[in-house]
Amino acid sequence: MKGKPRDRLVETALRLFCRHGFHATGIDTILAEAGVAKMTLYNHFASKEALILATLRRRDAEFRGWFVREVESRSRSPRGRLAAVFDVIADWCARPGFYGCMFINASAEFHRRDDPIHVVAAENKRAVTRYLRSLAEAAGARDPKSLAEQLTVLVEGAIVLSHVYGGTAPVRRAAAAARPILEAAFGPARRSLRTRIKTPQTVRRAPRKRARPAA
Amino acid sequence: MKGKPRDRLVETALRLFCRHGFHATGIDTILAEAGVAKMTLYNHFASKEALILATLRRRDAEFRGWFVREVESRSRSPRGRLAAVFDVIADWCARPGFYGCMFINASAEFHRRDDPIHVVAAENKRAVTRYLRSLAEAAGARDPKSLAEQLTVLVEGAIVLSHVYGGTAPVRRAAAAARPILEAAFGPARRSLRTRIKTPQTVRRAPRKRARPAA
DNA sequence: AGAGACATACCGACAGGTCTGTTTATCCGC
DNA sequence: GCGGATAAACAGACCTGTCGGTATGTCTCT
Repeated sequence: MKGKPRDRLVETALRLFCRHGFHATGIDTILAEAGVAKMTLYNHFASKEALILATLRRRDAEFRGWFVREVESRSRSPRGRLAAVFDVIADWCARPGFYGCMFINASAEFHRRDDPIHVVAAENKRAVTRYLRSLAEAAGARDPKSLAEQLTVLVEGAIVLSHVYGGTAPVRRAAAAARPILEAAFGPARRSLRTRIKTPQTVRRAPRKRARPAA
Repeated sequence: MKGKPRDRLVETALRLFCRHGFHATGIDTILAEAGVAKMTLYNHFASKEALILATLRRRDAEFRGWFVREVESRSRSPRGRLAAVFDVIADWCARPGFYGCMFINASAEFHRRDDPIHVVAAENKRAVTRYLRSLAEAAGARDPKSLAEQLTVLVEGAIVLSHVYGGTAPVRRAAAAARPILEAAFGPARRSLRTRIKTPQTVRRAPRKRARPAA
């Protein structure tokens, strides 16, 4: 086994929680798969909930880092980056092991709004919106806050429906829906990205070598 | 206890599943709360999963019936009804006991796409889209299918974010995002509903006497 | 020597599900 | 209208497996 036990735990838990859900994944399964003793887990984490929180935070950092990198590698202009958001989401949803957004799933399983797990999940969504807002501001949108929140609604809807149905059709619908919104926020697009063309092939572009979050 | 045991079971399960989730709700809890013997449950349902499926189907019928009734009570024109969709969603999300969409939560907890529970949840989403499409067709939209799917993305995103954050702000954002989409599909709105006004008060209108789904 | 990871046995609680036996309600021939 | 048959719902003990979490003791690295 490579790496420190704590890291192995979080990585294994991340994978299993994504694949099977939080309640459905028992501690013993995680321990066996990570090759870690039970007492080692409880030396690092107070409880299963603490482990869940740690994996969510890890996933948050990992996902957002990846997301921002992806978006910013596809366009240099803030305006273009806003449009590219849906391409990145489409690539994500098209992955073979795509089991939906871990944070949405977490807030679905722990859906009391004051549950610490729910709170962490919400923080991820807020952070994504903040990022979109910073893009909108850089792009000179008329109302960056409103634009970012509207795009967030589209993104979340696209993720949920992609998960429920499979495939990336909902993401393309979201991209199509975003177009008039972006145009209203900026005036007509000067040069919009491949979101313009709606054939499926354009969504999954040439393979790119990039680190990708686990699910 | 009133009603047949089977109905009591489904109703109680519906309530508890909505409130605490599927995995987190044990059958003993359901039995105790419904006042039903264990063997009675297993005479009616083969397993807990069968009970979950039954509650989902019940919820599907109940919710869609309510939704259509609400939408159609708010406007007589198909165009107006499409705009009213977000008002109905806002009212729903503003309920005190709102714990998100049961079907989204179900597909989050049982997220293998071939899981029977996931399949039933997906069917609900498809049915809602079909309804929106029928409205779009009746309203003479340019591309009813596309319009319905775009609106569905907005609706799902609004529901998820309302659940994650609490409050109906995301629904208002979704309604705002829908406006240019609807205008593009029909030409400028002739008379749009209260979605036009964005102050919070307008979303929660005067209390109305109507059957409402449990959560 | 001491810290940390190891393995394993163990704990009470509860999961979903089965079995037994009793009570209650419904229906039918009389 | 009534008595008995039949089916359904009842209560509750019981099963195996697993849950999250603890305790004990050994081994392996600095």
